[in-house]
Amino acid sequence: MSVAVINYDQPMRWEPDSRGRLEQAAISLYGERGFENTTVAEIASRAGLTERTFFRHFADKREVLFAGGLLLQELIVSEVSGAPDSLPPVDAVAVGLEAAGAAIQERGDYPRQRQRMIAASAELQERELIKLAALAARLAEALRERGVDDPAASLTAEVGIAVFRIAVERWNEEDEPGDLPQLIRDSLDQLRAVTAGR
Amino acid sequence: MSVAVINYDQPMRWEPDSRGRLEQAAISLYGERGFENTTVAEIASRAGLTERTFFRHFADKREVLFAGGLLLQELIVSEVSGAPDSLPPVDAVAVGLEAAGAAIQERGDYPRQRQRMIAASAELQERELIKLAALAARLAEALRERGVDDPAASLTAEVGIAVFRIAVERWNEEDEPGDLPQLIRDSLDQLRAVTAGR
DNA sequence: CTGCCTGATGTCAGTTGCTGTCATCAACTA
DNA sequence: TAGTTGATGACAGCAACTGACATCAGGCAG
Repeated sequence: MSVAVINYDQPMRWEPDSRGRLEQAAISLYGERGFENTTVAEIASRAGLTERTFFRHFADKREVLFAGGLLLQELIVSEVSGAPDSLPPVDAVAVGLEAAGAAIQERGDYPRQRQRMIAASAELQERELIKLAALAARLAEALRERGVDDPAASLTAEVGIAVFRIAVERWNEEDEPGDLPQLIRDSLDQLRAVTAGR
Repeated sequence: MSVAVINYDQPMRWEPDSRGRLEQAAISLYGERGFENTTVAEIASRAGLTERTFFRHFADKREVLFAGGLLLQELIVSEVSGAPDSLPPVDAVAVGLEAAGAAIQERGDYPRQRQRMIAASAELQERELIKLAALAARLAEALRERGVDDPAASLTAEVGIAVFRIAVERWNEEDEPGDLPQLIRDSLDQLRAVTAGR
């Protein structure tokens, strides 16, 4: 087994953390001129790399903004799996989503900037939606592992995501960022009120 | 006011219904080789037209499969708007979605083929999702016009779409196509059971 | 110490989706 | 009969992506 050694004195072949530099470059350019008005060549150039290298790190131009989503997904799923068995499915999902909300809030300004970028581009919205759909699928799986049967599991997951979406949307529209987990709880209550058969 | 006259004898400059021919060509090619493996040039060629003309009729390669969606959207919205005022929001939405389900069912095999194509391509799924999101937005608007306040309106619309998605998905997975409106009703009942906070 | 190997990057050529611009010309209109 | 219009073609060009091969610092085996 070998140990990674970082050499601080001798010149390396390349500057380190090219992926991180690409991410930074992309986000700042998207912020400056908008997503559609920046080319991958420009991103690569600002990062001191080539276009080809960009595509080695990110599947496509949009993916830069969604690379971090996996961690959030894992957080949510682990929270759902770890929730007490006594908790009904919707509430288990709520636990996961609130944890995600809290995590998002801790990241400062970036999530809201990012959300505004997405709102400004149909292409990015499409990507966001399919990521959320994937999350819903993972959520449904987690519910099935809790013993929830399948029509109910998918439905609960999908509806949970809908609640989450609306809460995040409202959170983004606020002038001053409010309490996201609280917004999620509120939305879920609203949902209950709305579906409660008359 | 002028009357459209169709000349059956004299040669026209172009074969009629180029848009329809493009649509047919695209759908059959997508079915034969899959969406990703067919180029717009091939579609245009099969339709006896040029690539440029394809893009005059359809905003992009995917849009061919979603062109008809507008009518369905209008159907749903008009059903919701026309539902008795006494009906609670969720049920008004249900009326619209069931009508859509019935309309889809009447179209024979095509909707299920189309759905299978979409399921086979991430790109198409993205488009599908954003179309459904647009539908949810229109639905929410229709609810607001019924006097439903906004957090509830968006939530109801979004959740209605989630129910619809799941029902259609299950319908597509069946060997023999079952009763879609019924599936929608069932899914909604499931939802009620699931959200009924104990 | 030497020489091979590996992995991250560069280079380059090519495909495809999509757009702008201008030309064409049958059918309609005045 | 002359002018206009609208659907199409022709063509050039950009940007997103992909495949194939070259490069070479750093690590590793001997």
